[in-house]
Amino acid sequence: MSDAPTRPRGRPARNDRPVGETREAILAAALDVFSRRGFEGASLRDIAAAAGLEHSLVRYHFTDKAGLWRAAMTHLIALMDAHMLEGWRTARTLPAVDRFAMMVTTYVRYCARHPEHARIMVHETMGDSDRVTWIAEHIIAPQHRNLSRMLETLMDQGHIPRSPVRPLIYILSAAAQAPFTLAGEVRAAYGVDTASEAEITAHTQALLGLVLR
Amino acid sequence: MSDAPTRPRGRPARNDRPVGETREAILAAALDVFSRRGFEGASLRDIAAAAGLEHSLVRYHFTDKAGLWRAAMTHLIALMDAHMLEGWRTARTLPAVDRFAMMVTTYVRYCARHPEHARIMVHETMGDSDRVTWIAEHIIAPQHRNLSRMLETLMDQGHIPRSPVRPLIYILSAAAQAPFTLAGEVRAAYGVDTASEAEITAHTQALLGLVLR
DNA sequence: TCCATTTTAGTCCGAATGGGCAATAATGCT
DNA sequence: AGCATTATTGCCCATTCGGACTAAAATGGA
Repeated sequence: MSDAPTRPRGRPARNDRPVGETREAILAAALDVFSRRGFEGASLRDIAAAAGLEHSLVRYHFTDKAGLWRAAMTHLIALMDAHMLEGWRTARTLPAVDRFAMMVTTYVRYCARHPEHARIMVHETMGDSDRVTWIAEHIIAPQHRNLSRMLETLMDQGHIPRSPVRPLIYILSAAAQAPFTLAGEVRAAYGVDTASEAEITAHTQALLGLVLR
Repeated sequence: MSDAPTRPRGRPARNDRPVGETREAILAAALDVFSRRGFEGASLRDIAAAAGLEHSLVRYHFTDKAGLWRAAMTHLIALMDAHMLEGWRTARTLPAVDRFAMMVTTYVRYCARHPEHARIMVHETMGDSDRVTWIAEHIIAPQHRNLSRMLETLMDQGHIPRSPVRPLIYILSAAAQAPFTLAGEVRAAYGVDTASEAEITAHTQALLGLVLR
């Protein structure tokens, strides 16, 4: 096995990627592949290939598959915070109902732009892996704290029927995510692209029309 | 329903499982594993082990991994039809609003008892595999046909705000499924078992209270 | 009784997986 | 200029995967 035209071992092709971008590219690819295949189903080689790299490079940057998963989740939280903050800036001065409507609108748009998010939640929320605990603590808890405060206010003001908060939170979040999480189903069943601007506003209208009346 | 003496043919399993049960056991295991790992992530060996068998036996009964998947889906549809039919029998004579409430109640209970269903939808509804097409045709289309008829009636009678039907369908289905699809998340974040009787009725109440008012 | 059929287990294979590791090119510090 | 660090590739490993194939055990029909 000696003779082959042994190509140089080291670091040959440094194509055009600016150095700092590699990590980011891997994280984006990881979110995509993890959301489509789940943790066990996702392969480091697929993720690397999606970013145009060799799989060992993923391990160099993130050590482990588990390490990559945690880094990708942290990245996802940052994306969500950045998106939601923008809506919050214009919403914070509004009266409670309009603030709620604004935040729902913002969240629906986030779901449309990052369907990976809800998909990963469904994937990882089973069994009793450490990943469920991590998600519950770092993503669910803060999110629900905000939402339940808003919902209590809306119930006090009589805009939505009084009801235990936790069921309501899950109803609203799932309703907001649905058409984007299931985008492939909608495409296959109706031939419609739910990520389009028209579909996003139609969905937002339907949801707000149902909840606030 | 096998009575004692007539053992069906074939080599007995090491664990002397009644022969007719093998297929059913594999299908149940397949639904469970497929829902937790997705199609690619699920291994025939895991499914076989969950049913207490060797992986070759799965291939004997269902030929292919794809064949097993289709058989499991057909089985799932039968389970759903059986469950929903029971609700429909008592609901069909009721006035539209109560019929709707009864069907929602029945569906929520189905989601609680078969969380695999919604999880599989999320898993398989991505990419453009043939499985998406199969699901859209065999599960989504008939389901939505029924639901949209009911919703149109409710809108005509002014019980829910007029709105395009498709967004509404996704809002309602996702809302009904959410706490059970995400059961692990709820357990990790709140320490609550959403499959319990109390949680099922609480969720049903919250959903109906939000939609019908 | 003997043989075809049915149902099970066991074995082997090529491909893919997560991980370990050495080689090497680029960069930056002194 | 020299050297440590960083970023990258290629290759190796044991394990597991889907699948193909074979062996065996039990039954029923001839």
